[in-house]
Amino acid sequence: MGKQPKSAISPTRNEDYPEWYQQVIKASDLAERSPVRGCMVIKPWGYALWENIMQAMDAMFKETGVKNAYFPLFIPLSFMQKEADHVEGFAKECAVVTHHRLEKNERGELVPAGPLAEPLVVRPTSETIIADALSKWINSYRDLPVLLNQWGNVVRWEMRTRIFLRTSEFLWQEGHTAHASREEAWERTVMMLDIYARLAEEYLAIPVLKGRKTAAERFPGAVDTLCIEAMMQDRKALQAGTSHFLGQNFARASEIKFQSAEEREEYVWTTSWGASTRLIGGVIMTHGDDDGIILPPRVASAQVVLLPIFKKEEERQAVMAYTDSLAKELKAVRYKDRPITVEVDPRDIGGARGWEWIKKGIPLRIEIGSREIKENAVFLGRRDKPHHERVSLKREAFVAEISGILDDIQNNLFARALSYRTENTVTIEDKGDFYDYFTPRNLEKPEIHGGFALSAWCGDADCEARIKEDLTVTIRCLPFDAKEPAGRCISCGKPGQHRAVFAKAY
RNA sequence: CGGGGCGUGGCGCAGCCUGGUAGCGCACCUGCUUUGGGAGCAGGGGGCCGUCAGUUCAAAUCUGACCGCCCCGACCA
Repeated sequence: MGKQPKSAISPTRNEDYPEWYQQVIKASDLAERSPVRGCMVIKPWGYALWENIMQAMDAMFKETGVKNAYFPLFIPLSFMQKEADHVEGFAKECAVVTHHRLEKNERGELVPAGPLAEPLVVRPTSETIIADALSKWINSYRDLPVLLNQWGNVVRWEMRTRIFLRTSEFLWQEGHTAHASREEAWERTVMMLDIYARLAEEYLAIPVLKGRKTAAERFPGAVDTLCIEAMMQDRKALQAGTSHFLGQNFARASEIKFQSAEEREEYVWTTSWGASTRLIGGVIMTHGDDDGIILPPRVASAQVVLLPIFKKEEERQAVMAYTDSLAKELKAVRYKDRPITVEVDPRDIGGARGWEWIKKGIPLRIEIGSREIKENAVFLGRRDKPHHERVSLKREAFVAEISGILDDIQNNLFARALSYRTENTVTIEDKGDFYDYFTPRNLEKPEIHGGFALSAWCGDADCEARIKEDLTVTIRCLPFDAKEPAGRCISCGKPGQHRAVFAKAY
């Protein structure tokens, strides 16, 4: 009593945001660090969230005609070398398998024996191996388009890792399509970006900006990279999904040719698009508060937890019966496109139980004791409201309204995130203001500062690079819906070509 | 790879300066009492103190090397 801190997570977001991120994940039971460098173990609570995200995305992909397939984890080194920019971009972060057998040495230690004839790269992405397959599958314009998606894991040996945001291995989906025309491929690139934006906004309650990457930020081997960018609560940007227009680059590299209706031999036009478990990091940093994470109802690992309370053994049976029947009743209700998921937690561990679920971010907590039985009611706590703000509802009313309550939370989370982004997005025309905006007052231990700056850019890569070097600020995207005219370049003062979103990024 | 911090039971830490073989809080287990809320009392289990080597009668404590982790930066979903 009284010795507990005011918030469940310490430090708070304002005290130390990176440390808060570590702590809030630990408390959430989503995942933990593994003994393998840079890799994470996704625990059941985290994996259920990922499954819901996958399910939502998968359904949207399939609606557009995409079919799932699976390609090998290993890519022959020679495949990686086919597209020059692609190798260049990924070479440094490739994990490579060079041996295939372990043997005991004289000291009894296991050592790799049997070197491979050709090293295998653990896929950092699958463009090259899929391109190789497409080159065999596609002969005629009648074979097009090919619309593929793969759910899997990839490995990128990053220098610095952060759980969910940048792990050496991560789970994702990568879509790969091939088309007969530039227009159709471009249309697909935009279509998939729209799906990511819908996923982020409608399911994850994360508002995103859609736009194009600059050449410096483009996917290696792409002609054009489109992205969605979200603002985290430390006002840094998180790239939450990308869709690439690959032109004919990979088609030329892997000889993906077809005969057109006009009887000409042509290269196909390809696209690729991906979103990863990084989205979970986005959910954590968009919605989490100083009491833990907050899961958006549409993708929450579970939506309601029932917490039976009984003082005496005599009450136990009645309370559990009421709880179980309510659980059954709730599971029969649908929220959006799936049945409501219910957890029952009968552990008799006092108030700690409620806090555990708050930290895990479950949208609704229902306490059930003899009082509820007597009044045929439920005692409801919402994760988007302060933990002490709980209300009693009639049982029938709750069951009838639960879908609406979940939707209300979903909408609240989105609205809250959107207003945070709006409050921290500014149009800046003056270079000095721009540098001030992105410079923390406390250089030793930077406070949360900056945000999204809408500023003009002349289009010169040098200006972009200078800003990155001076401030670690990058152009997150050239937004599709830029309202202001371009103005003068924030770096060199020459006439601007684009209105760009500048921010510090993950 | 550069800068900073740190490696002691599951988590957070003290002990290290002034060597003598391990302690606290939380968590965990048992019992009793409590109970609309992150309980109280009593008892209990769990650590050869990152690794290796050295100094010493004796090392968590001193010396050296190495390994790992976290934060900041470069690389990046």
